[in-house]
Amino acid sequence: MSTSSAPPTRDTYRHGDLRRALLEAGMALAREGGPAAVKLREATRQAGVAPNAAYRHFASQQDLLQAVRAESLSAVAKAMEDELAAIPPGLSPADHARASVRAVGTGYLRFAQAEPGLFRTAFARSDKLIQATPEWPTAGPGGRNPYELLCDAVDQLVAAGIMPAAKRPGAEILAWSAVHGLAMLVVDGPLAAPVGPHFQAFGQRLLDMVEKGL
Amino acid sequence: MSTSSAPPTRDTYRHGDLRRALLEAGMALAREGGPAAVKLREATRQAGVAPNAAYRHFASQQDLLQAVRAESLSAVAKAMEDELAAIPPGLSPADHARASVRAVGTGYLRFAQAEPGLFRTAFARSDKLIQATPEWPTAGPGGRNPYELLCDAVDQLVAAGIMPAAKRPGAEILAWSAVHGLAMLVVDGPLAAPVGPHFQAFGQRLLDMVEKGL
DNA sequence: TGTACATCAGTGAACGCGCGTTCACTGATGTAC
DNA sequence: TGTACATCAGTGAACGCGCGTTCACTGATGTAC
Repeated sequence: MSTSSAPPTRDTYRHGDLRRALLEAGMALAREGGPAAVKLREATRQAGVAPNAAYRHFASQQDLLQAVRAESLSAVAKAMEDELAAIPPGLSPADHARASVRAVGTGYLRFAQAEPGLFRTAFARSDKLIQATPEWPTAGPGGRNPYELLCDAVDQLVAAGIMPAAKRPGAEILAWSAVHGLAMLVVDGPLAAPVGPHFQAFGQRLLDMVEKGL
Repeated sequence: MSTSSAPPTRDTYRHGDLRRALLEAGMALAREGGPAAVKLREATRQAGVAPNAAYRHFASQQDLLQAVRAESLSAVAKAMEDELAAIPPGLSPADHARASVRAVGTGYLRFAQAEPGLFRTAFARSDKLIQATPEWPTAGPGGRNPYELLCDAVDQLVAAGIMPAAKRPGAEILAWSAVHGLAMLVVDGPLAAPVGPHFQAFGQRLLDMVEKGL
């Protein structure tokens, strides 16, 4: 075998799929150290390529970071979809609606716990313009991004008659806030040590609160 | 006048109170750019002093950052105390308890909006060990830090008979999560543009949800 | 009250580091004739 | 089917930058005699 391991040596001059390799290196960096760890030079190093080779595929370091952010958001959507798919069939519309909101929240929290670096990257302040990322898709396999999945679930509450339509506007913001706050405090903040071990339990209590309070 | 303005020229060899000057420069940097902006060199520049002079007063850049973080937390506590002090006297214990929880939450949100950089610094992940900051006091003028103020308020809910004692343990985590999440999403995240203008209104709705859901 | 001296706050210069980015280039690929 | 050539992915070297930190130093202060 001529191709060996750690810094993946090539035997061809061309890389093959450097764009994907850089993106995957960027994801690995974000996974380890959050958004601040996504460095162009380090990504090229991991891809076994000269630093400036990156500029064939990304306009700048910011551009790579945007791509990593978008892929992280896709992964959040995927985690939500997985929870939604686990809802047992045959529920009443009201129960299904409630279960959907819980599933979206649970997926969010599970992702935050499983992939804290990607989670922080997905929702980090973008130092420059926060784009609605027109070129970088943020949706999961089902074609909807995390925010859309949440809105769909909250919409079901109204459709099922659990939530008065008058309270609907902005309700998703309240639910998102609760779950996001817990995730941030535990994954990336001062509650890591005390609450970390009981993260899932607190998550469920938090979702109870949201359900009752919405 | 020999002492002029912007980079504050001294006419004495000694600075006078460099420690405080560096801390204030650090606060100014955090105010502008959050925790990542707290740089030793930049702080000394603002204080009109050689870069290494900082090491007479802070062991390292991390040490300065800890000090800035602690002072930011004190400021959060102060904002909460201000809201608590505005509670009208003569309320029933139940109403006072509810008003206290709201006041703590409102103070938190107001601070996040008024001082986003300091807010982010106060609750940022500390890259190295998260200390309970034994040497850096995080309390407000009243002597209690933000977390303690929140716990006090939630305790009142139990004392006033609004919250069953069985639900008390960890309840402050749920309340904190909700408020923290909204603050982060709006101040430092993707909801800045859409929700920013209605921040206070959403804050009150969120506190309604917490009150009902707890 | 005046002088000698220890203390220690701030200086000046330098270090090594890793970053993002630009330049002119080289060499493999795939297409046109 | 074979050759000439345009394309463009990746190279090698270098840039300027700002950072945190260390070194041996200088000079004002305040205390001891």
